[in-house]
Amino acid sequence: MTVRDDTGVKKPLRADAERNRRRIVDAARELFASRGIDITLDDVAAHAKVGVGTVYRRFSCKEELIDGVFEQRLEDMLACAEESLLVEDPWDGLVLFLTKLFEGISADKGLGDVVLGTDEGCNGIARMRERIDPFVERIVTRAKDSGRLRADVEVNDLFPLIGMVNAASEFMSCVEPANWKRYFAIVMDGLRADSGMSALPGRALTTDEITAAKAEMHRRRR
Amino acid sequence: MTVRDDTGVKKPLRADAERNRRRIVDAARELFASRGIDITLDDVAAHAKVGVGTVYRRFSCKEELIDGVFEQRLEDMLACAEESLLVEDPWDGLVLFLTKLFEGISADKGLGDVVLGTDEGCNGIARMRERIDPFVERIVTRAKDSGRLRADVEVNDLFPLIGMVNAASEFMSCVEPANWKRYFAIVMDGLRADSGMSALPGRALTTDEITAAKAEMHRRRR
DNA sequence: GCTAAGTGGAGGTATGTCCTCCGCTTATCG
DNA sequence: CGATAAGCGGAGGACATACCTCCACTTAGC
Repeated sequence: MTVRDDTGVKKPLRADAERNRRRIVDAARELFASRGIDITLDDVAAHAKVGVGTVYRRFSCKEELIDGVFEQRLEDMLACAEESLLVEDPWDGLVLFLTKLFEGISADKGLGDVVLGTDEGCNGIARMRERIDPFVERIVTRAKDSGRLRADVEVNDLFPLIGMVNAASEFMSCVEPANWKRYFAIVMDGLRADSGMSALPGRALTTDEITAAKAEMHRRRR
Repeated sequence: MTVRDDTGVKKPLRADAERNRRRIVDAARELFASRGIDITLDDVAAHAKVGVGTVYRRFSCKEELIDGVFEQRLEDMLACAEESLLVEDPWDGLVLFLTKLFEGISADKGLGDVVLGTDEGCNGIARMRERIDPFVERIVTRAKDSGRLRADVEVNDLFPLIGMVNAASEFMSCVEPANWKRYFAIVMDGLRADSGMSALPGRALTTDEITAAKAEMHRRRR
């Protein structure tokens, strides 16, 4: 890790400082996983057993820490999306992708927060999302074209659907953490082409509407 | 409305006080509907255009106000549950009940909070829930027995499922409030007996586990 | 052993919720 | 009408978080 001084030149951290930075990131990773993204840098400091000042010196805001911790996780997700496109059966590809996603979320509450939340301030995450989205689009359209995913579902339906299963997952996490599979199965059964007795009512939101709804959610949560 | 003095005898409120009490309840109803149950009594006071003192004199805690506002709404829900049992087709009865529920929730965020939250401190609501539950149980088992609701679903699956659709509803409420129907439709399609390609994984939580999970949710939310 | 880099954590600022208190107003009744 | 108890408003105290800064002290590294 390096620090940018005022000339813009990078300068290596002193060994002990680098060690502390590691501990902070590790502590943050653990805390994000168990308690989600809404933890304070003070919490992280306590968990890493360093002073708050040390945390703030290294990470000027929580967003930097989030970027640092989750960029890799999203990189994994991207790889998984690519992989899912290679699965012969497009439906199985979709199921694989979503299954991996929920396995990740169920093991790491922070990942759910990142995937479903806004990424204002988190440039790394925003960039990763932009790279992942096209793959998701292809996973969904491929499944639709194959005739196994019902034709009246849109890519943008995926976001609320993920949010729904995430809600169930979160609800049960403290009692039966793997049970999201049950509600995921119900939703997937409802998404099969042969499920729909009649066309879906309403419409998928536009991408802009999803962004707006996310922002509104975020605003309310505080 | 009456007040209980220290001898336990009820005493009528002065006319202006009774008028104010009405305004407070009305204000609370509106605020609960638009912003959910997590509002402060100070908010209610401002919205009712009375001083905070007046609110606290009448309602010693928020729970009393919640009871006052939502007991009637749950009474309606009970009536709807009874009605749903009279529908000839048991599946249609289930759909009717849930549709009415979500229509209510979508018009009144507070109702969602009440239905899905704990009711510690809200005795009126707890009592109503106890009266409603047996009807819900009968609605579900009847639908299962009819062979239209998949056999591997349990009554206790309903709670997380309601939470899921509620999550979608809440997410989109500010953009397209009636769009919960879309995701409700997907879930219902997944619940049809002819939907399941294979048995559902996992298990329904026990009633105690649901209570525990609700409590944990509640604890975290703060 | 000197010095710049790094540290800890007390404590200031800001925000928000809950609730009380008391000087003032007003309904009600004789 | 005038007396009086009931009711009112809302400033502000008590408390809880969250965020972040500052500086006296410690330590790595030459």
